[in-house]
Amino acid sequence: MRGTSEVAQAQRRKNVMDAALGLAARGGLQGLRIRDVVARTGVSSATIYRYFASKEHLLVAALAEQRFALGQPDGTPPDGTTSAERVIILLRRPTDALTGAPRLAAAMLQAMTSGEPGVAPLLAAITEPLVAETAHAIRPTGPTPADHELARTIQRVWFAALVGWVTASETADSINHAVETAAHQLLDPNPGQESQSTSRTTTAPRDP
Amino acid sequence: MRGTSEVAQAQRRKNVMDAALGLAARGGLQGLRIRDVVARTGVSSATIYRYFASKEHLLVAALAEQRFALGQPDGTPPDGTTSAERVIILLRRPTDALTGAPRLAAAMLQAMTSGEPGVAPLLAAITEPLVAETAHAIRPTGPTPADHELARTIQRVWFAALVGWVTASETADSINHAVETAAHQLLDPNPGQESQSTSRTTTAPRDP
DNA sequence: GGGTACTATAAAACAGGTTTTCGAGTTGTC
DNA sequence: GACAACTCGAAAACCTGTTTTATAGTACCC
Repeated sequence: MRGTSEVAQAQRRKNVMDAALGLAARGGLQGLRIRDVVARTGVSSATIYRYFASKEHLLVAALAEQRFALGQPDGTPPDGTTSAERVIILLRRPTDALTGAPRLAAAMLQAMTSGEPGVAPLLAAITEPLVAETAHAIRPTGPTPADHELARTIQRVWFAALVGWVTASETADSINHAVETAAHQLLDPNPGQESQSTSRTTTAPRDP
Repeated sequence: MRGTSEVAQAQRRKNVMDAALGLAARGGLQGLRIRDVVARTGVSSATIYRYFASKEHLLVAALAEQRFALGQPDGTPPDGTTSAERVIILLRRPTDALTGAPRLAAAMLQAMTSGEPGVAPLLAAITEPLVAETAHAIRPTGPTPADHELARTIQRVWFAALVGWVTASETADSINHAVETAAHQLLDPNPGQESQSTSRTTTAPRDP
């Protein structure tokens, strides 16, 4: 590389991403102002835009790089006797991480759905590991393709619940409720009894 | 009302919303420029902002007012022998409506997740009727509370699939795939045989 | 008809993201 | 050391959403 040192460049990059995370954590996507990033890091806006295509891209890149959404995926297989339980336990951690930093979570979701240039390639990096872990939680002995499909469906429910929480200002608890409901619906072999806080009600045959 | 006629006001409002829809259909949320709305309608920006809190609010209001996302909910109960089939058929119509107008669909989803002032109250108006119809498709004889929960889960899957389509530039077919998969996972009583185009694979007991 | 209370318009102003321009540094090569 | 190729920073410019200000217009009430 010519013109500057690679380490200095990496350092600048990291400083910019750190500042972005800090600002977004305080004020959401709105509070993440490029001017402030410039002020905090001494990196000029022209340079920032050489690294990142948009401020959304900057934020998502920062999140992807520190695996924020995953809430430290320590790889420990969650305990729990049923797949539903394990899935619920697994997702509780990232859910708490997100609801614990509401502005950052909102900023992240807005950035992810903004359609801004640069974000699309990073989405898989954030989403896919969690899908894989979910599949593993469903069947610790080695998930089948069908388990992966189930995991993906659960991920979608989780994502939609997060969006609902951010936009429609639902309670953070509604996320867990949505995940628990879906996990039971998808994974419980024989419904009929109350379990967890899920509002599972009387069941009747669905196809008369 | 004082200062202006109610009908003139309603006319202005409608013109603005129509212009917004037209512009968003051509160029997405980016292509919906307030300046252009002003140029097309002769309504000043100050007036537009008296009616709508933000351009996202304007778009969502326009969509909500014409029930766009529902693809004309003619209320006809979908035919199909199983609940899964009926749900799949029901959602195909709005999915086609959205994928048929990709820029507008993208704009709609971005606006819905933007967190801008004004949009939140309108979301339910767009979402809830479709949930109700889905529940009705699950059990035409009168959905139970559990059916409503299933419908809501399916809605979440559908929504997440739409977002994935818009952001990660997946193929439009992936939306139908996601819905079909989820419908079978959630509603098919006895899995094991291939049906539809779903990639349902070999099944093994999940809780050893 | 005249006053009152609105509402709409036009134009300017403001804000923040993004781009451009230009001058200066920094690195690699000879 | 000198040149080439590249990167960075500072400042201005640009674009577009949003707000403000001043002015004009319209409906209701008397």
